[in-house]
Amino acid sequence: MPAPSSTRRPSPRPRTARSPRALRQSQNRFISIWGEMGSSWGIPRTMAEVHALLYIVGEPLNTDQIMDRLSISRGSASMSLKSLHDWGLIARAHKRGDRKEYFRAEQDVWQVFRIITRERKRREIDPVLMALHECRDLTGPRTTAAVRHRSEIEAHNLRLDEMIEFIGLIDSLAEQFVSPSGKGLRLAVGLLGKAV
Amino acid sequence: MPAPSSTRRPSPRPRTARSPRALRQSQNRFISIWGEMGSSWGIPRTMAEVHALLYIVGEPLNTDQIMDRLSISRGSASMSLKSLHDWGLIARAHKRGDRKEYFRAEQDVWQVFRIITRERKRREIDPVLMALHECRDLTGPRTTAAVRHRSEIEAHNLRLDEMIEFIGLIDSLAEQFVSPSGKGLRLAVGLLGKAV
DNA sequence: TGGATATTTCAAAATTTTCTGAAAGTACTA
DNA sequence: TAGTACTTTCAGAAAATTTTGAAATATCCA
Repeated sequence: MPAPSSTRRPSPRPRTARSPRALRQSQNRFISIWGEMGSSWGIPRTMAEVHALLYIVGEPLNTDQIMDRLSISRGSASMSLKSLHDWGLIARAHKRGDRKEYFRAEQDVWQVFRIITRERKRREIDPVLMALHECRDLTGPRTTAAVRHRSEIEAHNLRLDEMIEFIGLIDSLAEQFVSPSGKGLRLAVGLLGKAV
Repeated sequence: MPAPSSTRRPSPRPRTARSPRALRQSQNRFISIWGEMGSSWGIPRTMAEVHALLYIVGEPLNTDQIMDRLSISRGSASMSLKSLHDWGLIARAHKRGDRKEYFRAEQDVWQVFRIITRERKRREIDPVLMALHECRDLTGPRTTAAVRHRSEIEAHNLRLDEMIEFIGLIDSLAEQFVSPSGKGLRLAVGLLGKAV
């Protein structure tokens, strides 16, 4: 018989299975660290914590287990899970004879960071690059500036061009890393390692 | 005679010198883009905008000019300038016969990103790495786990170790980039370019 | 040193972001 | 098709972050 469904359970005895104390502590610590890191990265703390929990526990959990373990509301859990699923960091899973939905985190660390990079590139780098190009076009080669402003505008364009070039570089690095093989960054890393 | 000092000036006619319309528009656009980008990066929008203004204008400005151009308060300008100075992204400058302090932005784009990387590494990566090591120690080799938990803990440790390894890698990449010559990333970039 | 200008600080206000929880929605089962 | 279990949504509440602006502080010059 399932526990009475409610929005926030009183958690009479939350843990699913007894784990050694040290393991539990280490998991909790990891969850805090990851939550902290996420929020300095612009990812909501709770979303990062849900991800951390699923990653570090290694096996699928359902929404109630997540709510209990992290002391968060059902709405918050649902929204975080949705975002994580949209990103591709977690997958749905099911258990026989249990109608609840379970969630399992991607376990390959490289893949995890590839996904995060893909998402951040898409949301943060690409739009900036596009906007910078539009911005650059405002003072494009066909400028009608009076002669006395010519060099001022040229200096401005130079500054913009350098910025665009650099961010373009970062963008293509990210693209390399994100691409299926992900060969690019591995290669770079190997070489850099030797260069140290 | 200087304008009457006040906390927020009514800006009777703010601009210092007339610039062609397109230049001004392009500057404004750049400032918005950079502010947006900064805030998706965890850098206060206003701080990023002040930096963008100083970078794109290319010459030193004083606090009043910055306040007027960005429509921000004196306190906000002062705090942003302090942070930017702490980071090393701007330097103080002075003009003959003017008691006001002027600020000039670093103009080398690579150096700008090196500074930003250094700061973010220091504030975001290094503490995470240290915390992860502490976390890992909680279930270190000398674990007293009962036999039936042994493999559970080993799996946990594996997950932590992979995460630590990856973040350590990012950390050393950042270190390479930040280091005086900054040779590392340039090299990597060159090689990646060929690898595409 | 005194008076003026310039800068910094910080408590409170404004804004932005995130979370809650009850209601609405969906899907399964009998 | 009705009833139950489960999930999602979203308006409002709460929390976190950022900005303001006036007072305090520092600096300059005669």
